[in-house]
Amino acid sequence: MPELPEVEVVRRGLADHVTGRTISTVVLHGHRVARRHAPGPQDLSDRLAGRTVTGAHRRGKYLWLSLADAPDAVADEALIVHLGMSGQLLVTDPADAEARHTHARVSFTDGGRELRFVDQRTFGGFALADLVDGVPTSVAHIARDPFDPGYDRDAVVRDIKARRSGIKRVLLNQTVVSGIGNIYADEALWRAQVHGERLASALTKPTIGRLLDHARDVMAEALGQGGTSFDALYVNVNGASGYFDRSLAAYGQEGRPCPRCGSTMRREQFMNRSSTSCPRCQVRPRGL
DNA sequence: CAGCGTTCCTGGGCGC
DNA sequence: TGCGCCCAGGAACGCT
Repeated sequence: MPELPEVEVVRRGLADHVTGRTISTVVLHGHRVARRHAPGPQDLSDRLAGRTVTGAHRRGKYLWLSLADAPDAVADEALIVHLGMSGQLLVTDPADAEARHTHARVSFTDGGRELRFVDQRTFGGFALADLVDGVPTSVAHIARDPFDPGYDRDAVVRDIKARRSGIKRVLLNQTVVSGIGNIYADEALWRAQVHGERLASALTKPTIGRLLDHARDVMAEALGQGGTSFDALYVNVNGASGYFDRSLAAYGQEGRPCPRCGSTMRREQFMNRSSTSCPRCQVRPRGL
Protein backbone atom coordinates (compact mmCIF):
# COMPACT_ATOMS: atom_id res chain seq x y z
CA MET A 1 0.00 0.00 0.00
CA PRO A 2 1.51 3.31 -0.95
CA GLU A 3 2.18 5.39 2.12
CA LEU A 4 4.65 8.25 2.31
CA PRO A 5 7.86 6.35 1.45
CA GLU A 6 6.29 4.62 -1.53
CA VAL A 7 4.79 7.87 -2.80
CA GLU A 8 8.19 9.55 -2.42
CA VAL A 9 9.80 6.83 -4.55
CA VAL A 10 7.17 7.54 -7.21
CA ARG A 11 7.78 11.29 -6.95
CA ARG A 12 11.50 10.82 -7.54
CA GLY A 13 10.80 8.64 -10.55
CA LEU A 14 8.44 11.27 -11.95
CA ALA A 15 10.95 14.05 -11.35
CA ASP A 16 13.47 12.12 -13.44
CA HIS A 17 11.12 11.05 -16.20
CA VAL A 18 8.69 13.87 -16.85
CA THR A 19 10.10 17.19 -15.62
CA GLY A 20 10.63 19.55 -18.55
CA ARG A 21 8.53 17.50 -20.96
CA THR A 22 5.42 18.83 -22.68
CA ILE A 23 2.20 16.82 -22.58
CA SER A 24 0.65 16.10 -25.96
CA THR A 25 -2.44 14.08 -25.03
CA VAL A 26 -4.07 12.61 -21.95
CA VAL A 27 -6.39 9.68 -22.57
CA LEU A 28 -8.65 8.74 -19.67
CA HIS A 29 -10.52 5.45 -19.61
CA GLY A 30 -13.86 5.87 -17.88
CA HIS A 31 -14.95 8.70 -15.60
CA ARG A 32 -13.81 7.30 -12.29
CA VAL A 33 -10.15 8.24 -12.58
CA ALA A 34 -11.17 11.92 -12.84
CA ARG A 35 -14.00 11.82 -10.30
CA ARG A 36 -12.21 14.33 -8.05
CA HIS A 37 -11.93 16.70 -10.99
CA ALA A 38 -15.34 18.36 -10.85
CA PRO A 39 -15.53 19.53 -14.49
CA GLY A 40 -15.00 15.95 -15.64
CA PRO A 41 -12.50 13.88 -17.64
CA GLN A 42 -12.86 15.76 -20.94
CA ASP A 43 -12.06 19.07 -19.27
CA LEU A 44 -9.05 17.50 -17.57
CA SER A 45 -7.66 16.10 -20.82
CA ASP A 46 -8.29 19.36 -22.68
CA ARG A 47 -6.57 21.48 -20.09
CA LEU A 48 -3.49 19.25 -19.82
CA ALA A 49 -2.73 19.08 -23.53
CA GLY A 50 0.21 21.32 -24.42
CA ARG A 51 1.29 21.96 -20.84
CA THR A 52 4.90 21.53 -19.78
CA VAL A 53 5.67 19.74 -16.51
CA THR A 54 7.87 21.92 -14.31
CA GLY A 55 8.33 19.64 -11.30
CA ALA A 56 7.13 16.71 -9.18
CA HIS A 57 6.00 17.44 -5.62
CA ARG A 58 4.54 15.63 -2.63
CA ARG A 59 2.81 16.24 0.67
CA GLY A 60 1.98 13.16 2.70
CA LYS A 61 0.49 10.70 0.25
CA TYR A 62 -0.51 13.34 -2.29
CA LEU A 63 1.59 13.81 -5.38
CA TRP A 64 1.38 16.60 -7.96
CA LEU A 65 3.06 17.71 -11.15
CA SER A 66 3.38 21.48 -11.40
CA LEU A 67 2.61 22.82 -14.86
CA ALA A 68 3.90 25.77 -16.84
CA ASP A 69 1.23 28.44 -17.28
CA ALA A 70 -1.42 27.92 -19.89
CA PRO A 71 -1.71 30.95 -22.19
CA ASP A 72 -4.97 32.07 -20.58
CA ALA A 73 -4.17 30.93 -17.05
CA VAL A 74 -5.13 33.06 -14.08
CA ALA A 75 -3.20 30.94 -11.59
CA ASP A 76 -0.45 28.35 -11.49
CA GLU A 77 -1.88 24.88 -11.76
CA ALA A 78 -0.88 21.31 -10.96
CA LEU A 79 -2.00 17.82 -11.91
CA ILE A 80 -2.71 16.02 -8.64
CA VAL A 81 -2.25 12.27 -8.53
CA HIS A 82 -3.39 10.19 -5.58
CA LEU A 83 -2.42 6.53 -5.71
CA GLY A 84 -5.12 5.38 -3.31
CA MET A 85 -4.40 1.84 -2.18
CA SER A 86 -3.31 0.25 -5.39
CA GLY A 87 -2.36 2.99 -7.85
CA GLN A 88 0.83 2.69 -9.90
CA LEU A 89 2.45 5.13 -12.29
CA LEU A 90 4.38 3.34 -15.00
CA VAL A 91 6.79 4.81 -17.50
CA THR A 92 6.33 2.74 -20.65
CA ASP A 93 7.09 2.66 -24.32
CA PRO A 94 4.04 4.04 -26.19
CA ALA A 95 3.91 0.83 -28.23
CA ASP A 96 3.65 -1.43 -25.18
CA ALA A 97 0.37 -3.24 -24.62
CA GLU A 98 -1.86 -1.72 -21.99
CA ALA A 99 -1.79 -3.44 -18.63
CA ARG A 100 -5.09 -4.47 -17.08
CA HIS A 101 -6.66 -1.69 -14.98
CA THR A 102 -4.98 1.10 -16.92
CA HIS A 103 -7.09 4.21 -16.35
CA ALA A 104 -4.96 6.96 -17.85
CA ARG A 105 -2.22 7.46 -20.42
CA VAL A 106 -0.20 10.64 -20.63
CA SER A 107 1.90 11.05 -23.77
CA PHE A 108 4.45 13.71 -24.53
CA THR A 109 5.28 15.84 -27.56
CA ASP A 110 8.78 14.36 -27.79
CA GLY A 111 7.24 10.99 -28.65
CA GLY A 112 9.24 9.33 -25.88
CA ARG A 113 8.13 7.05 -23.09
CA GLU A 114 4.68 7.79 -21.74
CA LEU A 115 3.16 7.72 -18.29
CA ARG A 116 0.40 5.27 -17.43
CA PHE A 117 -1.81 5.15 -14.38
CA VAL A 118 -2.77 1.62 -13.40
CA ASP A 119 -5.06 1.10 -10.43
CA GLN A 120 -6.78 -2.15 -9.56
CA ARG A 121 -8.99 -0.91 -6.74
CA THR A 122 -9.71 2.49 -8.25
CA PHE A 123 -9.34 4.50 -5.05
CA GLY A 124 -6.77 6.69 -6.75
CA GLY A 125 -7.22 9.34 -9.42
CA PHE A 126 -6.21 12.54 -11.22
CA ALA A 127 -7.40 16.10 -10.68
CA LEU A 128 -6.31 19.57 -11.70
CA ALA A 129 -6.12 22.35 -9.12
CA ASP A 130 -4.77 25.85 -8.67
CA LEU A 131 -1.57 26.24 -6.71
CA VAL A 132 -1.57 28.60 -3.75
CA ASP A 133 1.84 29.10 -2.18
CA GLY A 134 3.02 26.06 -4.12
CA VAL A 135 0.33 23.70 -2.78
CA PRO A 136 -2.80 22.68 -4.72
CA THR A 137 -5.98 24.08 -3.16
CA SER A 138 -7.44 20.61 -2.80
CA VAL A 139 -4.37 19.48 -0.81
CA ALA A 140 -4.28 22.51 1.47
CA HIS A 141 -6.21 20.69 4.23
CA ILE A 142 -3.51 18.00 4.44
CA ALA A 143 -0.98 18.64 7.21
CA ARG A 144 2.73 18.83 6.52
CA ASP A 145 4.50 15.47 6.77
CA PRO A 146 7.52 14.80 9.01
CA PHE A 147 9.94 15.37 6.10
CA ASP A 148 8.55 18.77 5.14
CA PRO A 149 11.00 21.57 6.01
CA GLY A 150 8.04 23.43 7.54
CA TYR A 151 7.00 20.50 9.75
CA ASP A 152 6.60 21.80 13.30
CA ARG A 153 7.05 18.80 15.58
CA ASP A 154 6.23 20.64 18.80
CA ALA A 155 3.05 22.10 17.31
CA VAL A 156 1.95 18.62 16.21
CA VAL A 157 2.67 17.27 19.71
CA ARG A 158 0.46 20.00 21.21
CA ASP A 159 -2.28 19.29 18.66
CA ILE A 160 -2.24 15.56 19.43
CA LYS A 161 -2.20 16.17 23.19
CA ALA A 162 -5.45 18.12 22.81
CA ARG A 163 -7.27 15.34 20.95
CA ARG A 164 -9.83 13.20 22.72
CA SER A 165 -9.46 10.18 20.53
CA GLY A 166 -7.41 7.01 20.31
CA ILE A 167 -3.78 7.69 19.39
CA LYS A 168 -3.79 5.43 16.34
CA ARG A 169 -6.80 7.19 14.90
CA VAL A 170 -5.00 10.50 15.41
CA LEU A 171 -1.80 9.24 13.73
CA LEU A 172 -3.89 8.20 10.72
CA ASN A 173 -5.64 11.58 10.56
CA GLN A 174 -3.92 13.32 7.64
CA THR A 175 -4.97 16.76 8.86
CA VAL A 176 -2.85 16.32 12.00
CA VAL A 177 0.32 14.92 10.46
CA SER A 178 0.37 13.42 6.99
CA GLY A 179 1.96 10.40 5.35
CA ILE A 180 1.31 7.81 8.06
CA GLY A 181 -0.93 4.90 7.05
CA ASN A 182 -1.82 1.65 8.78
CA ILE A 183 1.59 0.06 8.24
CA TYR A 184 3.72 2.84 9.69
CA ALA A 185 1.22 3.62 12.43
CA ASP A 186 1.50 0.03 13.69
CA GLU A 187 5.31 0.16 13.45
CA ALA A 188 5.58 3.50 15.28
CA LEU A 189 3.22 2.33 18.04
CA TRP A 190 5.22 -0.87 18.47
CA ARG A 191 8.52 1.02 18.68
CA ALA A 192 7.11 3.46 21.20
CA GLN A 193 5.43 0.63 23.14
CA VAL A 194 2.05 2.31 23.06
CA HIS A 195 -1.32 0.65 22.43
CA GLY A 196 -3.21 2.36 19.58
CA GLU A 197 -6.39 2.74 21.61
CA ARG A 198 -4.73 4.76 24.35
CA LEU A 199 -6.35 8.18 24.52
CA ALA A 200 -4.12 10.75 22.78
CA SER A 201 -4.76 13.33 25.50
CA ALA A 202 -3.68 10.83 28.17
CA LEU A 203 -0.19 10.41 26.70
CA THR A 204 2.64 12.62 27.87
CA LYS A 205 4.12 15.10 25.44
CA PRO A 206 7.48 13.26 25.43
CA THR A 207 5.70 10.02 24.55
CA ILE A 208 3.81 11.72 21.71
CA GLY A 209 7.08 13.22 20.50
CA ARG A 210 8.74 9.82 20.55
CA LEU A 211 5.85 8.32 18.58
CA LEU A 212 6.15 10.97 15.90
CA ASP A 213 9.92 10.50 15.72
CA HIS A 214 9.49 6.73 15.40
CA ALA A 215 6.99 7.23 12.59
CA ARG A 216 9.44 9.51 10.80
CA ASP A 217 12.33 7.09 11.37
CA VAL A 218 10.51 3.99 10.17
CA MET A 219 9.35 5.82 7.05
CA ALA A 220 12.90 7.04 6.40
CA GLU A 221 14.17 3.47 6.72
CA ALA A 222 11.49 2.22 4.33
CA LEU A 223 12.42 4.94 1.86
CA GLY A 224 16.06 3.94 2.09
CA GLN A 225 15.18 0.40 1.10
CA GLY A 226 12.42 1.22 -1.38
CA GLY A 227 14.54 3.71 -3.21
CA THR A 228 17.04 1.16 -4.35
CA SER A 229 14.93 -1.80 -5.35
CA PHE A 230 12.88 -0.44 -8.21
CA ASP A 231 13.41 -0.68 -11.88
CA ALA A 232 13.78 2.71 -13.54
CA LEU A 233 10.89 1.97 -15.83
CA TYR A 234 8.61 1.16 -12.98
CA VAL A 235 8.02 4.43 -11.30
CA ASN A 236 5.93 2.90 -8.68
CA VAL A 237 6.18 0.73 -5.96
CA ASN A 238 4.57 -2.38 -5.36
CA GLY A 239 4.65 -1.52 -1.83
CA ALA A 240 7.70 -2.04 -0.08
CA SER A 241 7.85 -5.68 -0.92
CA GLY A 242 11.48 -6.06 0.12
CA TYR A 243 10.89 -3.95 3.17
CA PHE A 244 7.81 -5.84 4.21
CA ASP A 245 9.51 -9.11 4.64
CA ARG A 246 12.61 -8.08 6.47
CA SER A 247 12.01 -5.04 8.60
CA LEU A 248 8.44 -4.94 9.81
CA ALA A 249 8.13 -5.71 13.49
CA ALA A 250 4.39 -5.32 13.88
CA TYR A 251 2.35 -4.85 10.70
CA GLY A 252 1.12 -8.19 9.42
CA GLN A 253 3.11 -10.07 12.05
CA GLU A 254 0.19 -11.66 13.92
CA GLY A 255 1.25 -14.93 15.53
CA ARG A 256 4.96 -14.19 15.22
CA PRO A 257 7.12 -13.50 18.26
CA CYS A 258 7.60 -9.86 19.25
CA PRO A 259 11.18 -8.97 18.19
CA ARG A 260 11.63 -7.24 21.53
CA CYS A 261 10.14 -9.58 24.14
CA GLY A 262 9.14 -12.74 22.29
CA SER A 263 5.45 -12.58 23.18
CA THR A 264 3.09 -13.66 20.41
CA MET A 265 1.96 -10.66 18.39
CA ARG A 266 -1.82 -10.18 18.45
CA ARG A 267 -4.22 -8.74 15.93
CA GLU A 268 -7.20 -6.63 16.89
CA GLN A 269 -9.94 -4.96 14.86
CA PHE A 270 -9.94 -1.22 15.31
CA MET A 271 -11.51 1.44 13.12
CA ASN A 272 -12.71 -1.32 10.82
CA ARG A 273 -9.19 -2.41 10.04
CA SER A 274 -6.56 -4.57 11.63
CA SER A 275 -3.97 -3.49 14.10
CA THR A 276 -1.13 -5.77 15.10
CA SER A 277 0.68 -5.19 18.36
CA CYS A 278 2.53 -6.89 21.18
CA PRO A 279 0.28 -7.83 24.12
CA ARG A 280 3.13 -7.33 26.59
CA CYS A 281 4.94 -4.26 25.21
CA GLN A 282 1.74 -2.48 24.21
CA VAL A 283 -0.71 -2.87 27.03
CA ARG A 284 -4.33 -2.29 26.14
CA PRO A 285 -5.80 0.56 28.17
CA ARG A 286 -8.12 -0.44 30.98
CA GLY A 287 -11.84 -0.25 30.37
CA LEU A 288 -11.59 -0.61 26.60
C1' DC B 1 -17.63 21.32 15.79
C1' DA B 2 -14.87 17.42 16.90
C1' DG B 3 -15.20 12.68 16.70
C1' DC B 4 -16.47 8.50 14.70
C1' DG B 5 -18.74 5.07 11.71
C1' DT B 6 -19.69 4.09 6.95
C1' DT B 7 -18.80 3.79 2.18
C1' DC B 8 -16.42 3.47 -2.05
C1' DC B 9 -13.81 -0.48 -5.07
C1' DT B 10 -11.64 -5.00 -6.89
C1' DG B 11 -9.35 -9.34 -6.96
C1' DG B 12 -6.35 -12.61 -4.44
C1' DG B 13 -6.75 -16.12 -1.20
C1' DC B 14 -9.06 -19.53 1.14
C1' DG B 15 -12.67 -22.63 3.09
C1' DC B 16 -16.18 -25.75 1.99
C1' DT C 1 -13.84 -27.42 -9.61
C1' DG C 2 -16.27 -23.55 -8.37
C1' DC C 3 -18.76 -20.62 -5.53
C1' DG C 4 -18.87 -17.13 -2.09
C1' DC C 5 -16.94 -14.73 1.66
C1' DC C 6 -13.19 -12.12 3.83
C1' DC C 7 -9.71 -8.81 3.54
C1' DA C 8 -6.65 -4.98 2.11
C1' DG C 9 -7.36 0.68 3.39
C1' DG C 10 -7.09 6.33 2.25
C1' DA C 11 -10.21 9.77 2.37
C1' DA C 12 -14.72 11.85 1.82
C1' DC C 13 -19.07 12.18 3.80
C1' DG C 14 -22.79 12.32 7.00
C1' DC C 15 -24.53 11.74 11.51
C1' DT C 16 -24.31 12.57 16.57
